[in-house]
Amino acid sequence: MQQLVRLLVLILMLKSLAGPCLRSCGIQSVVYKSYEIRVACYAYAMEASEAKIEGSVVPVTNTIGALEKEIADPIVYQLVRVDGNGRLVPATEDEIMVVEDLLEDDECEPKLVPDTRQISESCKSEGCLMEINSFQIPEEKSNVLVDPVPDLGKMDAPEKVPVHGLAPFSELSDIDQSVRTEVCSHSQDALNEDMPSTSAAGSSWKPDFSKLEGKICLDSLTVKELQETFKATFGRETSVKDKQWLKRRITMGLTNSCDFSCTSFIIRDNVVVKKGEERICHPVKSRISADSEDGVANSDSRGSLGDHDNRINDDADLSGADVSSSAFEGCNATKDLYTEQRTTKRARKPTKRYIEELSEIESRESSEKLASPDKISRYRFACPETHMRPTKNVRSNARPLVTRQDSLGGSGVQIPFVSRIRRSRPRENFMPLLKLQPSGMDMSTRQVRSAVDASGPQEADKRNNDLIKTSSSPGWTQQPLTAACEKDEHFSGMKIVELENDVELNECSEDNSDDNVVTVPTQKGGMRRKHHRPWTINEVVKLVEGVARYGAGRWSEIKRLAFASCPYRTSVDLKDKWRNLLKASFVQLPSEKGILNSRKQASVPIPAPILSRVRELADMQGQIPPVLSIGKSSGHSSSDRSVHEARSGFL
DNA sequence: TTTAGGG
DNA sequence: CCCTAAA
Repeated sequence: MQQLVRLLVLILMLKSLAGPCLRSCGIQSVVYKSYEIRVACYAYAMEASEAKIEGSVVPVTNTIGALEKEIADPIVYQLVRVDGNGRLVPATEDEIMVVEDLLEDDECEPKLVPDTRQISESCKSEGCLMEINSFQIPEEKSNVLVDPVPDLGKMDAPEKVPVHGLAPFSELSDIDQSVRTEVCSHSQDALNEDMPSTSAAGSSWKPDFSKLEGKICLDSLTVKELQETFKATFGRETSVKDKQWLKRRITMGLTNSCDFSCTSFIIRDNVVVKKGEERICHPVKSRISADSEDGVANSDSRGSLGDHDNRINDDADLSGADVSSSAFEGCNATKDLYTEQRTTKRARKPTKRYIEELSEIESRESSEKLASPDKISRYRFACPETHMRPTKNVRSNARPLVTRQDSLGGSGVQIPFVSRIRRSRPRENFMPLLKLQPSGMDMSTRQVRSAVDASGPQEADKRNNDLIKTSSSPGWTQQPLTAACEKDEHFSGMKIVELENDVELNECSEDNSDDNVVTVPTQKGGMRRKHHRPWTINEVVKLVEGVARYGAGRWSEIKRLAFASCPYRTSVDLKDKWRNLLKASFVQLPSEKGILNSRKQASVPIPAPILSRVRELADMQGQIPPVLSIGKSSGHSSSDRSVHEARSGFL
């Protein structure tokens, strides 16, 4: 039986930024290894008072009440896991890694399944009550049409269902391109909804949720009514006749729009219930004002972002309409992205690689003043607690923003910045950190530390050891680790094998001390040996004998026959070592004992006899370098070589 | 894939 | 030890 691991991507955001932010968030489920991982989006706002943060950190604070305040602050992505008790627990690094990978491969991964069902559950975390949208999905892929439909009969939606004239939209895949659920419609009648520029229906559609009142009992609706409801909800016409599907999609649209704490409704037992006052979701005008008043020159982050948002969303989606926005947009955006991921022709959710690369580019563009933008961009998200990043228009004193806007296919997509490096294990409890805003210095320090940890050999080795020796880590978190280490020759009991054999084989007996040898992932994804593994006398002897037996140049043969038990020595390594030995032999032969003499060398010198043998072999095989052979080939005796090259004569 | 050589 | 051209 598969262990169920639910992962939530926490998105902390302003309601004014909600739209583009959540747009980039998908709802997915995937089977990874033996775990089913479900990724959902969750959004909530932060306390305005705590939102004034300098630097790149934004606290994750409590939610619901803060929505009423005008917050102009960035967004933070947070990955948490919902444990069995419904509590939010920080996602471990491995979880984050997995999710990142999932998000990265969302388009080609066949197992990636868009979420189809959803339930709601409230989670308490650090005394912070949050409404979590928990998505559950069956194993089958894309069984949207047959998935059980939530009990819609009890659905109590405040919306009414207007029917909008809209050019026929054939593809159901586009349905929720723009989910428009105006829960707080009373105060937002004039709200303009995002419309993807790619919409065949044109960009002038605007949902009219002002007429949405009372309850909706989808069960009692006919197919046609459902289609109309669908259209009203999503702004698209649909030709789908499947009632279940329609109900489900509509419900999802409503749910996704409502079930965030930024709205006044939550979904409980498949029923939309009012959670707070409608005034919570009042329109936010900050963006407009910021945009119009401050314009491009606005250096305020809020203005910058608003500018950005408007540029993408409004320009693309709205035809000259006003630009009021609300948290709903953000909630809806979840749906948007979800759909986008399923559609092929539409704006696609950028892959992680794309995000990273663009992020770096933008980082350079926007923060040239920073000493090392590249580095910063890579380290910025090293800390799993908060992930923030300035957007393009940030000025020197601007507050950094967390996401950046990208126009993919014309529809604004807020792309979260993602760390390129793998983080070390995150804090067990990050909530306090998020609440108590750490200083920028603290943050950067921790980020750097994390970055170091990510590449540090000790850290990795420690983890490897843990992997081998103990099974104390929580079960599934080891899975990715193991997978990551699969290619390493030293894992998976390699040491044990060697310990058993090295005595009788008298080979590679120094393997016990190779603790610092570890493979580290390369940028290209390959594995690279991080630390130098000293050549032992044993290995050198084997090498020399191998050369004597098979001839220099037959490195593969030597490797296969003489170094079979030393998997870490590749043929290239043998070749390199031989090259060094060759060099050393000719250097040291003139004064063999000089080397052995008290020279303060860091490593043990290669015994002179070995070097002599090396030189002999080289001579036999015509490997004597011409530059050396001139002075030495005739007479094997003495010829002075510069001592500074004698380094190669050491192990 | 292996080899040779430069970095 | 890494990378890569060349075989």
